Amino acid sequence: MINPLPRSFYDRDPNLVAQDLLGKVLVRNINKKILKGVIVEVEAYLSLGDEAAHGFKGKNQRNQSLYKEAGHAYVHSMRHHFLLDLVTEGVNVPSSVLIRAVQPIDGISVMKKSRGTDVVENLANGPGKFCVAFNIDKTLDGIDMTTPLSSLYVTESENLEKNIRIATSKRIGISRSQDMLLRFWIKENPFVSRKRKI
DNA sequence: CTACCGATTGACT
DNA sequence: GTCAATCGGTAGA
Repeated sequence: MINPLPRSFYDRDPNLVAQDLLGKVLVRNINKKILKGVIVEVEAYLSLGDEAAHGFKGKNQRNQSLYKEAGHAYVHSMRHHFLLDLVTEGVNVPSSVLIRAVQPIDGISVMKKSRGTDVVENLANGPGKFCVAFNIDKTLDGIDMTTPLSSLYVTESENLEKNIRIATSKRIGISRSQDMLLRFWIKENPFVSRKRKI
């Protein structure tokens, strides 16, 4: 069944959306191939007081999607990689949740081919790697993730894993607003990205 | 036009 | 732990 999370799920504080996204299933529909992965690591970027957020300095050509209604995708490039954000909190509020890692559960052979590795733990254990594995690029920037026709959306997990434990830390790789504890991951999950500066 | 830099990754000491 | 690769957007001459 195709059942994307509704806009109301995303239309909340990114801090809450980020933690609620852990354990949910991200689905990518490419032609007739379906890729799925459990979201195991995310980071929240706030609309106020967060200098690391791309919307902190206001709207520009690159971050327009951040200002769309909650539930849209914001894809941007970092070096030669793409990163995927899910827009939160209503229209014209530039907050989002960055998908940092997923645990592959469907379409793994396709992901292995895209990533050039057979090690499942390394297919999507980082924001850039995840985008390569799931074939996410700039063409997905600004799409609505709440319609059944979307080629990218998040849905409830089929396995009711309600006992997941959430760990928190500072975000990775940023130079401003470093002290905010806005990185969340599923504790002891082997598919999260490697720890670096924390 | 050039200079600079970042929400990264992979290779290496 | 350190470091370079060499993308795309932005600022400034």
